[in-house]
Amino acid sequence: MIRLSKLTDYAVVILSFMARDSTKVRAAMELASATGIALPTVSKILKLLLNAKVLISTRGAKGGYALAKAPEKITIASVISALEGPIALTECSISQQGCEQASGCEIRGNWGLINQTIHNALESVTLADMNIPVRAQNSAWQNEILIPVASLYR
Amino acid sequence: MIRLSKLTDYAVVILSFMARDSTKVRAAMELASATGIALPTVSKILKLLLNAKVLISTRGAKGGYALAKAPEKITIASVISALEGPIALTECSISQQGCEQASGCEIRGNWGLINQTIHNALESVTLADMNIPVRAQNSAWQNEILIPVASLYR
DNA sequence: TAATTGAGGACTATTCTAGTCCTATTTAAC
DNA sequence: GTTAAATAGGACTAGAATAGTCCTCAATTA
Repeated sequence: MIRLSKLTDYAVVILSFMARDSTKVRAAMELASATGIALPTVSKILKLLLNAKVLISTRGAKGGYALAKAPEKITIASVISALEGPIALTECSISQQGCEQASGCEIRGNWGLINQTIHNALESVTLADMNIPVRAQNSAWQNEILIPVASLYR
Repeated sequence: MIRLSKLTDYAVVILSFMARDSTKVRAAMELASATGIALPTVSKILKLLLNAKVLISTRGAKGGYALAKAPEKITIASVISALEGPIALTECSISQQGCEQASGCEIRGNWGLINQTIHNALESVTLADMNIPVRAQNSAWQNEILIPVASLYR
């Protein structure tokens, strides 16, 4: 399974909650009780999102966190990279240092295609999308997806 | 970063090597020295791929492993799920047990959209694609990608 | 029957992740 | 001005997951 860390999952939950009233400033404490996630953990996540400029913060009494942009402009890709760094499936796709395998390394570049596809997918979904209830959309939307990566070669 | 385990990465390297002469039967030992991956590790990976029916095996002297299908028919998705189980980003997307968060769980279904998109991306790339040298394709192919997940809602 | 090779599983060490906690800094309200 | 309410930033710990190794059994061929 391709894994996303729990923290990232929590982050999306927290942000989705914030997106419901997207201009409101909320204290870490408030977010913790609203989402059921422990305060220190929420705090840690908020700091990461702050560094990535997904959130803005106000210190002091009555301070708290708020979304830095409209929910429609916050992509899932940006949330993931805030918590986990660059989006890529393999080590080699990130670090430029050549890998040590004796052969098979021509493959590396091709991972890039896959990474890019996944990145595009995550870039196309925003926080605003996450709050919309799921409808009977599954059969329809699958057919609309069009990813001609492989077909480029043929 | 969305992570794929090292074993999965190795698996793709091994399979790509095998795909170059796709009907040949190769011993684990041979694959280990060809790829530079330690024999016990190669062995472990081959067993997983065998269970997932990506490979077929022959026991005994002159035995070894071979691809169960043509490289064009072995998708990256099938390789990943052979080594890591079902492809999904979050725990909840796999296990049906309701999550314990106090709120925010309407989100779950929406992860499904993202998971499906990624799955489709991985399904569209095969072993055969991985062996083709990377060309000056980046500018062109990015524009061809079309993932209207978000647009479905608008 | 001996040599070669896979099958299956147990086991260990290390790395990574999740989660907690402490102290300093900033701001608002009284 | 002082106190209380918040964030900022980092250090730290326990637990889980991963990578990797090893051992014994089964099957096939020469």
